[in-house]
Amino acid sequence: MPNTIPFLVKLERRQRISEQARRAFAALPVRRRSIAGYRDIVSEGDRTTHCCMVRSCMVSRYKSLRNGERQIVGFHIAGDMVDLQSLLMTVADHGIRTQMQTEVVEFAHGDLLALIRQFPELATAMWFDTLVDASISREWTLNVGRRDARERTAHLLLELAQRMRDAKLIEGFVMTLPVTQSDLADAIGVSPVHMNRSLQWLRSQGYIRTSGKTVTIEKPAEMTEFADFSTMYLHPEGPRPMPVAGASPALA
Amino acid sequence: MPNTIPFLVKLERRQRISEQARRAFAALPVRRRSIAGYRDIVSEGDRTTHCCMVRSCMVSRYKSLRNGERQIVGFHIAGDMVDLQSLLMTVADHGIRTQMQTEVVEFAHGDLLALIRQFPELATAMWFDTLVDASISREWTLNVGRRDARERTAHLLLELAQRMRDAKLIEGFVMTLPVTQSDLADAIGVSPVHMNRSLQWLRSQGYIRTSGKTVTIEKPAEMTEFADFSTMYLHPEGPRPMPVAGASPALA
DNA sequence: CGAAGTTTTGAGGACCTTCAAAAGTTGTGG
DNA sequence: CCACAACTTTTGAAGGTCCTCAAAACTTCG
Repeated sequence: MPNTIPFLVKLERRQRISEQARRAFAALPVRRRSIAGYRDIVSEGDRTTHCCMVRSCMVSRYKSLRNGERQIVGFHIAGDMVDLQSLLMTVADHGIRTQMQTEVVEFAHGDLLALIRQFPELATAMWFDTLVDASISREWTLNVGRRDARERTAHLLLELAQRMRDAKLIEGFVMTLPVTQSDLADAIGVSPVHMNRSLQWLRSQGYIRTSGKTVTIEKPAEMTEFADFSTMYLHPEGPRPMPVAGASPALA
Repeated sequence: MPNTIPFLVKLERRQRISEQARRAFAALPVRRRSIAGYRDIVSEGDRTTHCCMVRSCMVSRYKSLRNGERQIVGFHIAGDMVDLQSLLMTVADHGIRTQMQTEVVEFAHGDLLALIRQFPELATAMWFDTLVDASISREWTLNVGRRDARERTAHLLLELAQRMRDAKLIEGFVMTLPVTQSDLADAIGVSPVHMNRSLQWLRSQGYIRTSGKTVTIEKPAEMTEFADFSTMYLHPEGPRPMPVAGASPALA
């Protein structure tokens, strides 16, 4: 297995990908890079030439205010193609930043565009992937807009655990998050101090245990109930089954 | 012009659409419906068979909490294809609701899927449209997470005015919003009472004037400055220019 | 072992919420 | 065309969540 592409594995967990498409994807030229922590992969306003896949660690998507405050609008874990949207959008509306030293793989836009032109199944698979990102973004808006800090924190931790489990990065409910409490605060829209107090409360309830950057969710069921968390918005059902490639259009 | 499709007009403001694609789109069978106010077009969890284009008025996308609280995660105006994502996503992660009596046009999923299979240019145009929705959603997360109620309110009004202007629904800065202050409160994540006080403050500053459901933005420049509003996230630049259909793939 | 970053604690204050009621607006039927 | 009901907007007051500022305790890493 010379060229396993975690992102392709992710797509294949959702839908069948033809052998040809898989091989064409795996044959694309790539550039491997290792990026230090707290560095922008993409900055707001950038015009990029590549899409970036995370191989290790975690990156955050964020937007900034004039006064320097940041809102993290999403996290990406290993196997995610961050900034897949830059395939179609020439200018970045938000930044993407590493949390710590991160290994990434870059695909040229031109290569990916040619690939999806040749294999519509990959185009819809990628479109679906951006739709899941959009769904997560809506859930974050709900989270930030209508839940209090404790619920938001619990919800965020449950989402990350779920996604890491789906990606086979963890087995149970123990995860290592390469983030500070300030980062978590930026993700749920509270001050670092209040993030700290929210975590203390979750610990006091026995929902979580922390040790360094490792978070253990001790009572997944109770915490899911408390945070009103549901996996529905992650769309585990996958994309709509499509007529197989090469078949005639579904309807005349 | 027997069959002008506002959504198609919207797409064409962003990029060139071939004559064949345009005609195929216009030839699709549609079902016209008129829906009363405050009625769900799509409910959370629904499996739909159609995509819905708004012809008049305005609809809101929303998510609910157990306790009945709602968070509006986006508005759609005339010409928007709401729930375009349902083309690929079989189960709705959020509800879509009319604000008042609304005229809509329905396209069957099967028809649209066949259409985009035949015309990749339409597929990317629609993909881009869902990416703009996603970008708006991120901006809302920032809005709700990091701005205070006055700024949020101003930002929301500026976004709506901008989008209505882009869609040629209004000319200047006078718009009629088929929403109550409670709806606006649900959109920016505050209580109706505080929404009311935010609006009063915006009026007291001379930023806006209201009369019934009509809002006039009196000082667009100052209000844009105040709300830290920028059109960048609406992606006025449009999608990346693609090689013309039928040409060989961009790169070998 | 020291320096830098991160987490924790405390206290006062700002923003926003809730509850409750009054005032204003809209729509409907007599 | 008016009267009434239902809804929406506005006002006031008390209270809670979260913020800011500041400093101490704890970790991590060279």
